Amino acid sequence: MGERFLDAQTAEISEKPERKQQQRSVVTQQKLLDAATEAFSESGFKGTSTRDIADRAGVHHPLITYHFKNKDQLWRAATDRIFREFNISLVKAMAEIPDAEPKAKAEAFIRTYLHYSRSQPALHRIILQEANCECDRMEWLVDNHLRPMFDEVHKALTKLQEIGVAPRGSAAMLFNMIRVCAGGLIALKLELKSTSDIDLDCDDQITELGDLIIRVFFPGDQPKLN
Amino acid sequence: MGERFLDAQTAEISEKPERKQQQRSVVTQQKLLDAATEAFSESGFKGTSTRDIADRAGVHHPLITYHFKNKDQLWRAATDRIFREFNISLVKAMAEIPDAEPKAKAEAFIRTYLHYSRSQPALHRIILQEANCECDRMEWLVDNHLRPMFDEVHKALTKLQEIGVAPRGSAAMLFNMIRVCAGGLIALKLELKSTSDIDLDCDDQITELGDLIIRVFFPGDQPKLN
DNA sequence: GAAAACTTTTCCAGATTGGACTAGTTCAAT
DNA sequence: ATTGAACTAGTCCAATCTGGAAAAGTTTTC
Repeated sequence: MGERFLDAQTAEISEKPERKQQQRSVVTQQKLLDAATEAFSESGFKGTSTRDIADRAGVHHPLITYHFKNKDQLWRAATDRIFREFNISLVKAMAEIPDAEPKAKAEAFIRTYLHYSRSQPALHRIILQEANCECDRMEWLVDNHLRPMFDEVHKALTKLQEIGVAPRGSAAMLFNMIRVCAGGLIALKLELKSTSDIDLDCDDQITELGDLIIRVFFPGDQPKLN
Repeated sequence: MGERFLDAQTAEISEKPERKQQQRSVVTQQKLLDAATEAFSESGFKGTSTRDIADRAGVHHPLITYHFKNKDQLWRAATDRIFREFNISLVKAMAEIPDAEPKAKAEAFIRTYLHYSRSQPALHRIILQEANCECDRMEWLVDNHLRPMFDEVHKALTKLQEIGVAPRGSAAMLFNMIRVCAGGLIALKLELKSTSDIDLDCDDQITELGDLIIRVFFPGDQPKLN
């Protein structure tokens, strides 16, 4: 029996990797992860049934049990993938900016966050869905992804405050303000289309939002008054 | 049979208001509205069952059918109450500020939004829950509450930009950024407690957040550099 | 060709879903 | 105080969803 479930956290080494995983199973898992990500971020964990997910993925529902053991593990695997993927984009983007330019690094962070969120709004939505109650999933999310990211960015932001680029005040609050201005607005994109004539599916407007966030939150060290 | 359901939108006059509503039914309705608000904002419309709501309210679940016809109407009634209540707070707060002080008006808006959101986080959470799909409820919310508010605030914000208090750029984006910095952060308060040591249930921190939002978004016209 | 990896199909028993219905209780108006 | 409407309690329903099991089929690896 297929006892090799995707373990989101630790890549445990099986004692006997007798046969390699087949390509079609990778495809099935990807389809399920995509569908799960979409469904969970739309309707939350409780509001999503495993049949919903299987239907979206165009796959028979017992395959969830086969590949992911249960709904909870599927949620973890889907969420983990999103955050890992984002982290990879982020690391790559940051690597291109020299450490000597902290403001450019902040800008890169914001633009990466915006672009990734646009292609994958679940990045912010999943957090919002789980932030409503103190459950195991929230705890897992905080420990595995949110706190590590926060710690990293918090340091960088404090530095920006010291050199007068970022406004004074609680760096923690500032970071979270920036975060919701990017991810939170994208999570609301359907509403913004109706109320505010803002289309965050459109490249220009994403760029404009990025510009605005940077100008508002990092007013220091700008080339004159524009 | 009790055919007088709460009509959220238009207070239609019944032909024969023969008997007045009994006090106990008002209590039941309030309990149900409170419970519904909480449940819907936590788990979304789909993720909330009428039994959940009735249990939270400490009431038998068929009373939902009796008082509100169905789950959908209950959602509308609960949401409508929140937005109306907020609007009342807002109008009251704004009335105290003279029109000649637009920046003070903006500050009052932000602080009112923050304080109301703290006592009733559903104000923002309900929007987030419904912003994930184009459904009737979102449309209703936009038409009845969100667009009217947006139009109002948009005008005021444009004015603030003209006098150099608010930053240049899309007023629509700016407004929504401010909105998520207030409501969106409060919606994330459980997460912020874990990741960032921010406790938005605490008066001081709400005030601090308000100060920060005002300082970041309305940097103009300040007393010197402090 | 054999066995493992994977998929399909079909079940299950228990719980939950929104909602309908009746019978009973409480209350306001007369 | 009695009458009938307003309200509540308690039961029931058909439909669906739940995690999970099992058996039989197909594809891939060895």
